[in-house]
Amino acid sequence: MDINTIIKSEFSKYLSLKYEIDFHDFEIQQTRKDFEGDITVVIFPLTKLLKQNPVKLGNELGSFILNNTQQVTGFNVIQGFLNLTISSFYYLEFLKDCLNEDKYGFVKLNSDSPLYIVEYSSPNTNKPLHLGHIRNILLGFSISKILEASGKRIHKTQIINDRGIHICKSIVAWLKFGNNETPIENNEKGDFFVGKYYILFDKKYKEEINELVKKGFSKDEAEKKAPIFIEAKDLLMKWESGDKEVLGIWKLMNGWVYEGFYKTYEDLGVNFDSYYYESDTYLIGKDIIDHGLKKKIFYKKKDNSVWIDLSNEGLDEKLLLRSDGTSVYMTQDLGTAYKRFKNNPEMKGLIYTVGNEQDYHFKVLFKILKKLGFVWAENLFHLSYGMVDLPSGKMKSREGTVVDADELISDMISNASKLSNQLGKLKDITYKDKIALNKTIGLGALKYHILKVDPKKRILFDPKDSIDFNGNTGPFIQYTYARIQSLITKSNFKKTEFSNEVEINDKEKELLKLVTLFPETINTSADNLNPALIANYTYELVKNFNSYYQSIQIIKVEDKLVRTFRLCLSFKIGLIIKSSMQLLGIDVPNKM
RNA sequence: GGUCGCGUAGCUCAGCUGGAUAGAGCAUCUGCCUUCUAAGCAGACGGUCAGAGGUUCGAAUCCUCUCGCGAUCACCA
Repeated sequence: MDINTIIKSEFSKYLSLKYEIDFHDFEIQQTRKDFEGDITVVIFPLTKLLKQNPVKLGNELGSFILNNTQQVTGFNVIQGFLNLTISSFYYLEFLKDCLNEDKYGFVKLNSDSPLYIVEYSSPNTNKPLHLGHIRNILLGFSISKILEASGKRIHKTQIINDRGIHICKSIVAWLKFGNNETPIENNEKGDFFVGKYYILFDKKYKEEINELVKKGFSKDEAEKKAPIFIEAKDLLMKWESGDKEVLGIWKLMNGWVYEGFYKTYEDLGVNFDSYYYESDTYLIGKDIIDHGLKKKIFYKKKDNSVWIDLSNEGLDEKLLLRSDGTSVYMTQDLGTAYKRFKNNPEMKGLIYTVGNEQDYHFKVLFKILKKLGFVWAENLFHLSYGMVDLPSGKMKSREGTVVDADELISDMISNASKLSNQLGKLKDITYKDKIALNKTIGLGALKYHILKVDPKKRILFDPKDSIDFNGNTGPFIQYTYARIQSLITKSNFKKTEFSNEVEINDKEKELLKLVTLFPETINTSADNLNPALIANYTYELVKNFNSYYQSIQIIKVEDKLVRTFRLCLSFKIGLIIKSSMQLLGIDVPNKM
């Protein structure tokens, strides 16, 4: 049993015997560094209930716990705070028990563990991925790992927006101006290749609009009348009607884009268990609309458009199907959710990693699914995150103001490489290991930089300021890990020689306390869908370890018991660093 | 205009389910490599927690209002 639980239950027992009250809601926190003690119980809430002086009550509870548990070895009361000193033995015992657990803090999964589906990335197939997608992908991948560690089976997926006018635009531009060139013969990455034509379309489109405006049309009219736009619309109609030729080109060009995406995913070190395509799910959405109409959850307006009225739930009326019977965003999302459930009947819930600009959309989607009566609709979550903005404002692919994902990744790697060389770190390493190490560090810096920020906050990214490698960064954590690995390989210590009969200092106790906090950190992080909590915890742990490392000796210390203890502690901290970085999707090197 | 989110040190961010004197990193300055990896450590400097009220033993944290920034309210996705 962990110490907080012990303290709570002892106090509850005491209060019910002495004062005949039923109280369990103790507030327990880490004692602040400026005070003596390890764990603090806040007494104030009790003073009101018992009408007692907080100091007197604190002393009373303090004496009681001191006399009745072996783990508590001292206490002091300041104002309404009862600070308890916990025996070093307790923490040493704790370390001993978890020393051999590789997966310390992770809940073991079995076939009864609830299955959740996590959706992330979900790109359009008309342009390469950019920094905004990177945030999405890193968050989705990381939260999948974190949820898994907290005891859920996870199925990672995405919805690819592979149909619609935006794709038709690239196709039209390629047909008109592409001269049948392909990314293969051009030696270009497929998503860039197609993105090029998307931008080209926009350029030509704007030119045509300008000409029409000169001829006296209003801007609105011109936008609808531009010939190239009409071509794209015609193409969409042909696509919807199943035109074989159009479908062929559509498949070909999407194929190029997917190859580009897969490469980027591979570089980022993320993966998916399945892929859903909007072109496969939007029709299912229409079936659901029919079903909802029959159940009178939705209604039809005179023009045949389908709506749901959520006005008595504080939301508006929402369109679900256009008057011409074609589907909208919501239609497709209903279909996708349903298809996922069909493919995974034991699905307990869904987590959508999507930007906060769609908060409203998901509120509505979740309400609709609940009204349709799906059991799993009780467990729908929107992992909503803030946009990544540039100093100039929002990123816009059509205007070329985006931070391209591939470019950023390769920049990070080459920065890591430059720095490694500067620091003279790569002397005794093979070329192959050098490449791998620079990738680990460069990506570590990038991923940590993004994941350490609370998801709901927006990130301002200035391409001029490169991402740091010092301070609260990925490489700092990786470096500490490498240090620990070096200790371990050099020392030849045996975990079996660990003894809990050893004197420990304040820094060691502090580190042990942090070790005990890892499991609950995983849980809060999972409950709040917030990987930043893992990042913060790890940073705290690593900072403390470095300070410790530089204040004492580990391998060289004379006393054998102390030496083994220090190595075991370092070893354990190394494991936790590795685990928590794994939860963030970040690799750790053995040397750097 | 309605709704939602954000506002903490020069900059980037922790802390937010109420707890003690608000914490880190970067930047600036001072020290520490003939001793286990200096991508490190020790320290200095830096604050009207946007502002005003309220709730209470106690508010950066909860409530109300104001200001600033952003998103959203489309037969776009």
